[in-house]
Order: sequence, then C-alpha cells, then structure tokens
Amino acid sequence: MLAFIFASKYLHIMEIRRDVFQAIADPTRREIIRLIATQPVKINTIAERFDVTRQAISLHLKILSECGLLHIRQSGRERLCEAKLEKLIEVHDWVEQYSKLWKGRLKALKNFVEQEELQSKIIKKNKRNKINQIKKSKK
Amino acid sequence: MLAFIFASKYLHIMEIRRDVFQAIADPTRREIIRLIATQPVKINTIAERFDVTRQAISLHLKILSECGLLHIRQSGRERLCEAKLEKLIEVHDWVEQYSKLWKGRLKALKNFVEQEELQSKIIKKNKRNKINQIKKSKK
DNA sequence: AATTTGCGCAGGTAAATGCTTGCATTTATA
DNA sequence: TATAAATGCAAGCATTTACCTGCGCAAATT
Repeated sequence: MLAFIFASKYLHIMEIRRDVFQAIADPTRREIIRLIATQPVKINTIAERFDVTRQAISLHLKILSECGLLHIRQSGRERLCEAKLEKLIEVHDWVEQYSKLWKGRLKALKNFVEQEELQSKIIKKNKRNKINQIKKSKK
Repeated sequence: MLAFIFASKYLHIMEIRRDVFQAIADPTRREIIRLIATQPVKINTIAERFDVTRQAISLHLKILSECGLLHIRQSGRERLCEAKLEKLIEVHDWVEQYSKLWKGRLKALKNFVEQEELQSKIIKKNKRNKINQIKKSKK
C-alpha cells in the first residue's frame, strides 16, 4: 500500500515517459502506424507524407521505436520502419477489461428501458380502463 | 487529397487537443478511470487516493470530462464522477483494426517456424545418416 | 450566525512536447 | 572521386502539461 502511494507520487518522475499509451496519444504517430501497418516503409517516404520536417518525423519514429511499436532496420543507406503491432496488446487488454463493464451496463440499460416500456404500457392500459369506466359511469 | 494535406498540416492546431487517446495517455487518469469504473465516486474521495493536490486531480477530471470519458453530477455540495466507459469504444475500434493484422502475422510466423523446424529435422536426419554412413565405411 | 466542508478559479513554475534550422556522417552513383 | 541521397545529432523556441499555492464561494453542520 505504501509502495503504491510512493509509486503514484513519483510515477511521473520514475516512469520512462514512453509507454504505448503515450505513444499512440499523438495523431501524427497514429497516422505513421497506419502507414507502416501492412508493409515496412522507408523513413523518407514516411516523412514525405506529412507536412512537417523529416527531423520531426524522425523524432516520432524514435518515440514509437523506444516503446516497441516499431523496429528500424538498416538496409544500405536506407532505414526501413516495420510496425510491431503486437505491442498494441497492452492497449487492447486495458480497454478489454472495461469493455466488459460497459457492455454489461448497456445490457442492463436495455433491460431497464424494456421494463420501463412494459410498465408504461401497463399504466397506459390501466389509465385507458379508468377512462372507459368514467365514460361508462357518465352514461 | 488537398483537404487531407491541409488537415494533416494543421491537425495540431485545429484539433481540440482533448481526444480519448490523449486522455488515457496519462497513468494518473487511467488510475482515476479504474477507481470510478464500477461506481460513481466523489471528487474529494478520488483526490484522497492520490498524493497530488485536489486541484491537480480536478484538472485530470476536467480533461476526462471534456473528452467524454466521465460525467460529473452535482449532488448538493458534492460532485459525483461517473465513468462513461463507452467512450473507450473509439480506442477499442482503433486497436481492433490492427489486432486482425498482428494476429494474422503471428499465425503466419507460427507456420513459418513450424516449417523451419520440419526442415531442420530433415537436415539433421540427413546429417545423421551421413555420419552413420561414414562410421560404417570406417569399419 | 459562525464554521466547516467541498469544490472552482487564477496565477505561477518546471518539465515535457513538438517543431524548427543548421551541420555532420555514411552510402550509393555519375 | 566528387556529388547526391538518406539519415542522425544538437541547439533553440513556443506551447502544453502537470503540478503547486492562495483565494473565494456556496452548501451543510454546529
């Protein structure tokens, strides 16, 4: 428990601020992942697709590489960037634990709404009966 | 196409820098989500669980709220934070499109490794036969 | 009515992020 | 061998982030 408090206090200092969640937070980096998802691509080719300098893209690639989302392979004077999509399992698993919760809730909500509808129908029916009774008694 | 280039150029200016990916990038915010995932919790109760000030936590809650991951409900002088986990669908779907790719690759890799093993066995077998032949001829 | 509790808001700081320009280095190629 | 191409590295800058302290205000509690 103490360790937990300690860890949470110094998390922003201790932790290498390069986890997968951090890496995919940036839209440019997500776009890079999309580009290299199916086949390895040269650094320059990636850079050409964006309107920022090659250096800026290089930095993004470094971040992605540092957190294990891609691997850079030297090939002559070129460098090929290959996606390591398995690293996304971390994110997948994290979301998955909550998807169970929200799916459960949606189901519960659906049941609730259906129950409400049923109740509302019964009330309406009773109301109609009462109105009919009043009408009858007026006659 | 032009629109895409334009969009990608000004993405970091145009975009409200508060998307779900950005929100879950911070470990403190992920921990907050964990705390309120199953039931609504008061702001102060959340803040007590961390070693930073209430104000810092309040800011995190604001960010989570702005991107739709939680809803703050006033209840007298208290404020209850309720998780809106459905918002994680965005992340879920994004990861899912790549999970298909990485699963496919792992399968391909498995096949490749199995093939390699088979090849290696055949080679070893051939080698063994040769050695035996040599041994035989020596005798 | 006075105090406590639960919060928001404003202003300030240090570090991180995202980008730039300029220069060095290695490897193909004319 | 000179040159072009593909890249890395370093220094600098604006913006954002993740904190902090201090203050104010309204709803409960005493």
